[in-house]
Amino acid sequence: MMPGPNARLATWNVESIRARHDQVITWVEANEPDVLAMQETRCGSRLFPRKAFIDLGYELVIHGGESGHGGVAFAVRDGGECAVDTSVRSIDLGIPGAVSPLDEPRSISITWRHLRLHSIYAPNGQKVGTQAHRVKLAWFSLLRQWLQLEREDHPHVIVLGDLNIAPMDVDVWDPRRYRMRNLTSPPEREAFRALMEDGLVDVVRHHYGDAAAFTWWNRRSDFYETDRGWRLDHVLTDAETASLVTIVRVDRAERQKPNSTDHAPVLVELALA
DNA sequence: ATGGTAGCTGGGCTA
Repeated sequence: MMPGPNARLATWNVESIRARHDQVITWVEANEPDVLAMQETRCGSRLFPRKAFIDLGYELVIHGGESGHGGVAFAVRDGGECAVDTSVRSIDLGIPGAVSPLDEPRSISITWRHLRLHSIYAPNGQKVGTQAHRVKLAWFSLLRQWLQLEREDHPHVIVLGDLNIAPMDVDVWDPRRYRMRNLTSPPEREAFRALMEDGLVDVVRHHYGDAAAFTWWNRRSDFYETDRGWRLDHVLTDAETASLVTIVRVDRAERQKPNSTDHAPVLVELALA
């Protein structure tokens, strides 16, 4: 339980923590992340299955409603008696001041060690041209402002989550077919690029180079079996933190398990002093 | 451009 110089952080859209409890706990036991950001937990703290996380030494921060969709959480490993303070501080559930329809439970922000961490679940957007798609773009505008404001107080930041945007052509199995569609449309990619312009680094893309790193495969039909995927789950950091990243792994083997969530977890390791 | 499935709910929405 001693956090060494290396920190392991992961993000995973679990698509209902109640339905995926055993898969997630098994993965956590095997990979021992210091921090796991979860999305699409689909329940609030009342129904969240906490026990196995607590028994493994994790503290939970939960933000979810009773609507049965959305929802995010953090599981943070207890640092025990070590000298480094690994407590969770300054918790923000959602984006402060957000009003309907931008106030759904889609983010948690915490301070951990010297880092400001965000677990983010962006609106899906459904289809270009719909109200849901316009809400998605408005939500990204709000997220950008929130992250800008946060960085004034916390220069070291890691955004972990399902942003529901495949930012580049290499991030979609058939880029020409999907260029003008939900998850890949120009205004969505512009919203993603705006976060980069604010100084965030796409560390998964950086480490995979030009190779595909899909994190989501539609569960309908044989999209996984035929590797027709999208890269929707992201880890974005400030430049200095990006320089500390030693390992990036999309654990796509999780996706092929029976009754799996439709997303693969993404794991990063940082060399922290 | 479409269809295909899954979870939460108790019909239809979200994804």
